[in-house]
Amino acid sequence: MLQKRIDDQPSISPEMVREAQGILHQHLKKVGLKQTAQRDTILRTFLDTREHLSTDELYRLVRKKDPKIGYTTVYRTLKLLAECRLASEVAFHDGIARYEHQYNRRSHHHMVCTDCGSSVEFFSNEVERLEQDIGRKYRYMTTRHSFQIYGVCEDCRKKNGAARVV
Amino acid sequence: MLQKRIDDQPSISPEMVREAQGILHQHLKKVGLKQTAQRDTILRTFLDTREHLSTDELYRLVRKKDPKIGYTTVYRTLKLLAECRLASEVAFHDGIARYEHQYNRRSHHHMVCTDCGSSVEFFSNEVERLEQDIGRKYRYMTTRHSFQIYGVCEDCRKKNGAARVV
DNA sequence: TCGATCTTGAAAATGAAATTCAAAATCGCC
DNA sequence: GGCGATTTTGAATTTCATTTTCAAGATCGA
Repeated sequence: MLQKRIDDQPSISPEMVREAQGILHQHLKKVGLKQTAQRDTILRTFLDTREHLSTDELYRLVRKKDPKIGYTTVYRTLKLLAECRLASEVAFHDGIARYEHQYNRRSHHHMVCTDCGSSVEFFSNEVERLEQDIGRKYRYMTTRHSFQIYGVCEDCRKKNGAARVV
Repeated sequence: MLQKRIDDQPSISPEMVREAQGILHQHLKKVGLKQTAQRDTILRTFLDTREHLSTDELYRLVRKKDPKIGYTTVYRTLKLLAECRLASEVAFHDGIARYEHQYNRRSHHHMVCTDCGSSVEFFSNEVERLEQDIGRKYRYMTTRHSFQIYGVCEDCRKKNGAARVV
């Protein structure tokens, strides 16, 4: 299930969007912040993707819905969403922070093509178990982990052929 | 085996340093670059650690041995070392690139305390096997992976007690 | 030794992330 | 509904690690 182009289909149902909005609103109230139209627009735009979005990419999408929303607001809202666990950062190690929505999704990991940047998601219970085991062993209270595999995907191998010498 | 303070003891033997230097020199020749005193000093300084060093941290250590060596040279040499696999980047996701020397060490992973930044190394064959399995399944030619666990270490939990609300 | 090529390192450039601040919006309260 | 304290917004600026530039110096094969 490659991540290449799936922008078109909305990823989650209207009820889920409403529920996510509820989670955000509850979080805002809890930490004494205010509900705004911008924050809702950004959340909805974010939920409506299945990509691993950088702040800039999300900003471009948000701008289509409301051109008056600025980059800074997207940046800050993304942090808010991460705070209430609606978004989580994914590390692709390309120097850019990326987020994906974590709403009703099984924990998963990524394999990233170092040539074209496309990625595959995969699942592994072993990794979850390992977090528990290692944490217990060294007496850490673990909160999360990060696991990525890097390589070159089949398409890129075909395209490049012998052009990989440099 | 905490990483907190082990700066003093040199981590590898003189023969190993020589061998590592051989690897670097061979790599330099292979890619048509030149052997320099700076590069050797930086390699030796780097090998003489067991920490996960940022470029800046290594620069400070190198400066003690030869104050004329500049940051840029350390930065570039670290990339060279990574090229010939004497160094490898470790991702602690704190916005700083860190390297550790990979000379004669088993592949390992890190568990990082998000409070104090200390880390524990651990080993897992499962993770290695997983890279193979997932790569085969999705037809990626895998080159490497990155696995970190985040949490709070015992010391920090004790220190902070109830001060973890904010 | 010569000279083509590479290296060095201070300085500048880059670029993502974070902060600033004045104008605008929110929301508890009456 | 409207007041007002507090928060938000977003353009602009700042920050900071990283990367590039470039002229002077070093390396190494012939």
